[in-house]
Amino acid sequence: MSKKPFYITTPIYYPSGDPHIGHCYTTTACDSIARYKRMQGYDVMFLTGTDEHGLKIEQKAAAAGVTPKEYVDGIVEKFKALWNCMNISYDRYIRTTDDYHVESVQKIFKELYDKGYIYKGEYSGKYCTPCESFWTDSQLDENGCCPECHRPVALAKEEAYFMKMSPFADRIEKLLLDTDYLRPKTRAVELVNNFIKPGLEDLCVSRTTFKWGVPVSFDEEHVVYVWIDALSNYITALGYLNGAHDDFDTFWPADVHMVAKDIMRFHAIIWPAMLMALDLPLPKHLAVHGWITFNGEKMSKSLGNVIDPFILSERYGADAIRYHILREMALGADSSFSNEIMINRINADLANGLGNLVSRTVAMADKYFGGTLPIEREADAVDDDFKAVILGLCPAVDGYIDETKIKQALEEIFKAVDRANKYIDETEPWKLGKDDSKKARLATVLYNLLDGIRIISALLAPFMPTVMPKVWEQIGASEDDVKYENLGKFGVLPENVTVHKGEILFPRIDVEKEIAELNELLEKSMADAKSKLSADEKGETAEPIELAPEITIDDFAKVELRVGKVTACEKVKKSSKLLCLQIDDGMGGRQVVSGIAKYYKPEDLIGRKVQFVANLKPCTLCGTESNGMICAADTADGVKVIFVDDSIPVGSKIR
RNA sequence: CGCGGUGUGGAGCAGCUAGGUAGCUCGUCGGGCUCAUAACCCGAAGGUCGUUGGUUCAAAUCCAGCCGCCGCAACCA
Repeated sequence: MSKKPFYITTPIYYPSGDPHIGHCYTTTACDSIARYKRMQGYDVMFLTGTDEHGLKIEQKAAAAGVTPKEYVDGIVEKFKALWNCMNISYDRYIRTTDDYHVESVQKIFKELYDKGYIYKGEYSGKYCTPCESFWTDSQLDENGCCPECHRPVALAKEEAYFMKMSPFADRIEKLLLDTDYLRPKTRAVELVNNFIKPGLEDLCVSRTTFKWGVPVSFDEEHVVYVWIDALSNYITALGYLNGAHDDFDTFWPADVHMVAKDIMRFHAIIWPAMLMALDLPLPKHLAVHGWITFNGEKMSKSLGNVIDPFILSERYGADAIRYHILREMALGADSSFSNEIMINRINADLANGLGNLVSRTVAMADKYFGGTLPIEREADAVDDDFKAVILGLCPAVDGYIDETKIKQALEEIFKAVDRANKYIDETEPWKLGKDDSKKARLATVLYNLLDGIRIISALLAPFMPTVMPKVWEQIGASEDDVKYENLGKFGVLPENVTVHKGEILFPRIDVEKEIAELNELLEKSMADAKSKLSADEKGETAEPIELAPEITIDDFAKVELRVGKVTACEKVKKSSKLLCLQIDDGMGGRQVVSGIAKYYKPEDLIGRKVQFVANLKPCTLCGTESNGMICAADTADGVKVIFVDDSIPVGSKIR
């Protein structure tokens, strides 16, 4: 009988910078599930990789003075080193620059075109000329300028290919609402309300503004834009429309795609639409998790460098880091990575709980029996409950893993660890050890503990693959003893099992001392990051600032700037960024809307004089009419309104 | 009136779908034990379950309103 297949994927990460602890999150979870499924006897394919195309990579490479490929090659090595360090057992690593992937993507694009799902159209949007890139409104910075260079953008059009989305809207809605594709399902309604109900917009799937990507085979001016290139990695890696692999029929559809919440939308809507267009089966589950927060703050690049996973695993071991991440992570919710939480968790669960349990059990077997248990037994009623808890473990964990509930699985296992520690107190083996007539009872107690540890540690091995084999060594378990088929039964260890006292599995960490040291490291790398950043900034400011095209005095005269006084101001309802100002302009007053709610409270502005553009075409924002525009400056600290000296009368013209 | 989530002892959470003594982990305090990594076991203190009102014999749980926080969408003249 051939093994059942199981296919699990991480997203392919974008190598525009070094990997950080955030990347470990998804990958470690997938690794644990992959290992668990392998243990259960599945034929597992665990895929990870990198999404290496796009404008940003092109620019980063140019800035570093290397080719895009050279640039990503370097970072991919770091990703692989991290996975090595975290003991990640991926079966395949896909790079979107791999030849076979490029080949497949071109074929997929062509197929969708031939089927009529892709058509040529025109893309219009805000375009930044120096950066040669389009930005969506939401990508623009707080001043409506280019998020990269902060220069103004202009409305522009370019030829582009689009993919029709509307034919799939109904099926996607059903997929999200009526199946358990999306986990957790709480976000399904949000997706449907925000994107599907208002009507799915066609998707722009090609670009002509950059070159670093997969060329459209039948139109070399165009490069395949992210969606079809990146998302299709899940099938090209199996050999879909290419000859590099031959696993598509075995492993597709995927059992689990695991992603962080920021890319949920693409995997919940665009990816299913692509598969529907290709007439392929849909993946079974999309598991969405939250972000790692650090001391309460959202993960960011600079913070990511602070919690360098290489340093952490060096200090505490990869397994401890894996455990902390997995134990804190709940589907859909953010999880905290403060040093204190992590150290306390390692101490409480791993050092005091599991580590100490193994240590005391093995030490007693050693002390009372010289390491090898005698075969005489004497059971007692108190054993039954302990055994029942241990025997219930495997089915419970199986269930949680099938639901991608890793946190709950670990909680369940550690309940058993607690139960085992309590069992020691109930049976008081140290007293039995002093009474020669109780040797059989003592051996029974220790055997039960060792066999319980056997099951616990075997179930933990997928999550902590480095340390658990050391446990097996200590409790005298053979490879066969910890096989999956032996985890549902008690009494598998040999009756005369021999233990081997070994090193401490998880050393207890001195919290205060450790946090002090970590903070020191943190400050140091913060300082490094800062000096690096300011060096970058210096480099940038050394470049001449590119000015807008020259204009004449007549051009300037077209803009009528005047002084006004803010008489009233309130937040625009339905908007987080807009303030609505009433301005005394000396001409009867006017209403102006301004996107400065983030930086000013209404009372900061009332009574103050500002300059405004008086002859700007009126428009309506979030349902509120705006007649003009307040002048403000962009600074590193955000937007600063240009206030006017109070002695200047209202209505004065500025030139 | 854009959509959704959330508010439970000091901290982090479960319980809410199918109302009926409010639970878990960490922390605090007291006790026990000594095999063990100053670990383990037991016990205690500590909660108007955001707020107001409603349904009910009975509401953390159902309904309505309000307040706070978070996310998504929209918006940035």
